[in-house]
Amino acid sequence: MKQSELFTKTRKEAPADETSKNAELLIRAGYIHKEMAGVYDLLPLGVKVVENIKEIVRQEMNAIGGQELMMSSLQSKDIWTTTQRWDDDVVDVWFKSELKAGGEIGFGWSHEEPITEMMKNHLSSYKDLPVYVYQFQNKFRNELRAKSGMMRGREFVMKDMYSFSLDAEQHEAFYQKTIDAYHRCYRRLGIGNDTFVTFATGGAFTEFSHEFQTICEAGEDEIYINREKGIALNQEVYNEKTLKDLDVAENELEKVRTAEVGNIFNFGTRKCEEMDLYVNDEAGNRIPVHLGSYGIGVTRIMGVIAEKFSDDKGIVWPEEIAPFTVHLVTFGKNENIFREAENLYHDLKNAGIEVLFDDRDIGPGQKLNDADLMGMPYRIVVSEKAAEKGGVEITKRSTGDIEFVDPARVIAHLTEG
RNA sequence: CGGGGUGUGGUGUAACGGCUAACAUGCUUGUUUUGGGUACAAGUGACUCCGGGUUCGAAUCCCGGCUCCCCGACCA
Repeated sequence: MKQSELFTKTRKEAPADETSKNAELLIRAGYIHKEMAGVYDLLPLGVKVVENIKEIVRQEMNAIGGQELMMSSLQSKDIWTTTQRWDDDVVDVWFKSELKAGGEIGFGWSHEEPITEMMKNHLSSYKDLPVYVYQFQNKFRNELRAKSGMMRGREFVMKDMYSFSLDAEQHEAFYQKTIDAYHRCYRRLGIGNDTFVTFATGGAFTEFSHEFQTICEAGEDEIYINREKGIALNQEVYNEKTLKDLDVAENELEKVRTAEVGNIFNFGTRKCEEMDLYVNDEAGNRIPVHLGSYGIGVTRIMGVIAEKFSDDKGIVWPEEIAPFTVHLVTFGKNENIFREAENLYHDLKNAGIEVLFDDRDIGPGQKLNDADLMGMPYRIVVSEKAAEKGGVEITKRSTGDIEFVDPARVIAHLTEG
């Protein structure tokens, strides 16, 4: 798109009420707007980033058999009462409201109960299993203290998947498959090397859980990792017994600060027993279904990436999630140069390359600074100076490497990687 | 929820209890400039978070509330 048509503006200074790097950068570059503590609007650029993250996750969930749906945000009190999870003493992040017609409702912070209830209408035989469903949805959590910009919010986008399996083996197989799929997601999101599966306690409602933790200074967790052995464990299970079980010594572990970017739970059959989701087996016996729950914090990942991949000039988006692959910049009064830039803009678009064309009538310094701040993977400058050096200038944002390329070869250059 | 801070044009900051709340930036207009937020000029823009109190006089002091940030707690 043309930058002159983008309504958002960049700013030199971050608002005084934001101290986290991720929110500062995302606000300055025009990706998000703060609505209130822990609640952010996604601006056009932000929507593109979130959609890119969602698309990667969507592809990987579909690849392991996930079916996408979308549950409501408003939830019924009755459903949560059956599992004792309506009470604020049990779940302390509820947002609740009252219906004018009478009765209470909740704003969804998770969907295990509603989706299990809904599945009662569709699952009745062992032949119906397994079923894997997922959604991208705004979750509401009444956090006592929102913090760190996009890292811990009160309203945020989450991918949540639920597995309904016939038995423990079937459940376990999918659970492992999901771990692999999650690894693929994080790799494509650009944080694969810094993301570790860690064994963690399951809390009061599950038997056990695994967390996906990404090394990030702004994170809230601390884990112990051994990169060579691929071992990672949460502080809460860091003890002699676990170390012995994993065959790793204390001095082989590195303590790192991390942000939780995913979490998966095994509910066993407990939830379905509580909620009365049973199917008939071959012999006609009613057996409870195994439930698993798998989350990825989509908007949190946006924050983690902005936080991790940035320098003193701005954001450095990984290629697969950048809102645009190319930031096309031109300056000077030379009309031929501008026309050449415009032609390249159309050529890139026609080649299916996402491009942001800075066609604004402002000075070069502002354009270059904006390009650095906004963080597209490639900046292409069309100018007289570049033309003298042999074409257009292509700068890779992540490395700063500069190449001068014949305008006719730009698309080939980009697609060759 | 405990503790600590904060609140002034869109944004970032300044102002002893005392002149018309100042400066920068942004935005508008004109000239200028075109490889790192160019320069000049003229404009624009604020119930100083809300409510009470003290005082001849409050952005400034006091009380209450709210907001946002940080530390801790919490995090299915």
